[in-house]
Amino acid sequence: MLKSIARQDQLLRGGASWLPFPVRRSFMAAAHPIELRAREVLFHAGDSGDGCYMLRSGAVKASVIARDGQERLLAVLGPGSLIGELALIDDEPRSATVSALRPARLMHMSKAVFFRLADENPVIYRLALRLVSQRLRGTNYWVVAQGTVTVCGRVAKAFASLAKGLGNELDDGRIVLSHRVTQTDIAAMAGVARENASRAVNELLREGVLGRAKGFYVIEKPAQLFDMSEI
Amino acid sequence: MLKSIARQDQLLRGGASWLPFPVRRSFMAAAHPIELRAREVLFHAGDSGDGCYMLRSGAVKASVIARDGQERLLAVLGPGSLIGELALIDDEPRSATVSALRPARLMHMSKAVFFRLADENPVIYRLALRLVSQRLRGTNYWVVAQGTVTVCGRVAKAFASLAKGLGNELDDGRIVLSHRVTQTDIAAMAGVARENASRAVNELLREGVLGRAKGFYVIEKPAQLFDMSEI
DNA sequence: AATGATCTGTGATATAAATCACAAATTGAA
DNA sequence: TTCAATTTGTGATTTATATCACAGATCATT
Repeated sequence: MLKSIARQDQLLRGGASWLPFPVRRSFMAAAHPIELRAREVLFHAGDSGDGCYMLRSGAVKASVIARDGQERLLAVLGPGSLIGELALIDDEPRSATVSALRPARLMHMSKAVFFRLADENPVIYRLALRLVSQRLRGTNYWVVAQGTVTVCGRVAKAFASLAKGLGNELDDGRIVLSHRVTQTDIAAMAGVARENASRAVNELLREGVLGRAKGFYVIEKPAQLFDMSEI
Repeated sequence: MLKSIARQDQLLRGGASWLPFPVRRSFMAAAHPIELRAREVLFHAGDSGDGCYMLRSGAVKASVIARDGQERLLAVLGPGSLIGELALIDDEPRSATVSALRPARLMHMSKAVFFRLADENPVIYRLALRLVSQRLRGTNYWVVAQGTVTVCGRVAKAFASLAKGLGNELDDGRIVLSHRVTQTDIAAMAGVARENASRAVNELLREGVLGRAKGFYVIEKPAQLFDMSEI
């Protein structure tokens, strides 16, 4: 039995904030800025890519298109997130397509610079390892959840994931998603049909776990939501 | 569309062999040996764990037990595999239970020693990063496959995964699994019901993609099998 | 404010996969 | 070799989810 995702969530938060300040400074100095318009693609799955990106503002999604044309969302990411670190590390093609959900500003760092910085500053290696490990933990959860959890649980899990990437915690503990998310997106994250995502969302709304304020979803009871998405 | 898993497979092979010899030597010198009897558990999910292990001989499985008691196999690993690297890196509890499928010999390395060695030899960081990244790529595939691929494809994927962990490639390109695997195991890897795994396996046998030699499965047409498990 | 485009909700139906219920085959231990 | 335990195979049935077919709501743009 695995432990609470709430704990895991907490650890995954923070994005860039975990970078010690001096390291972050040299990181920024060595990287250069990129701007994306809404819907613009940063890179496609299969591209050979150099380096990684850090999201400074805006929101992006990482997705893959399956054989049958179905799009599956792997993550929705907010400011502070590191993007494209896999290809940076293992020289393989990009494993997913990343595109902007709304206008976004990023920093790009080339592979050569990354490894130069990291060799000077092994703490960067440790941080990168930690980041990738946590992502791996996350996808391991997904793999298991996928097979054992029902549609409603998977939708709850999608919201937990969205909260991680886009969530703004209010004083009273509720979490507002800082971006309009459609049920099609939720379905693509949960790996279920759009119509069934709709039914599940309504069930969560009815139960009061979830709320909706003028198009923006609000997680009213985070603890309960996280619990529902547990495997 | 993602690229051939065959390629990915090739990259994931090799286990410990990728360690440069001097590094490997100091690694071995700093680690100490452990023996497991068949079915013995190395660690349980949720344990707080120190350090990581390298499998020298035998075979182990990594699994998680879901809420409802269902066991889900994440991987079956053969000699050369690194085990328990997540908890090593991020200080979180073990994310899966690892147990021996047959008698196994491992080397254990404590966290302190690992980081001391790695700080002396940053190439170790690079190798660890690469390893974790490749595992992450693999589970990303699974997440997508899970939602888009049919039972037979998921079973094919399970065999592809087994081939990676336990496969012995023959001169003619066929791959023999060096361990007796039950259909229950295959079902637990594919995330499907045992009965349906049975039906899928028979379909693969009928198509000649798979063979069975006195209880051991043989992948007769690896290319075709890998293709079937593509997302 | 009008209007086309996109989302959302919800019944009815179809379908893949799980579950149930066994019998047959295989394995492994005495 | 025998016999219990495990594994495998396969039909029948049930169930969860996808799919289809829309109508209504909401959103963005002029």
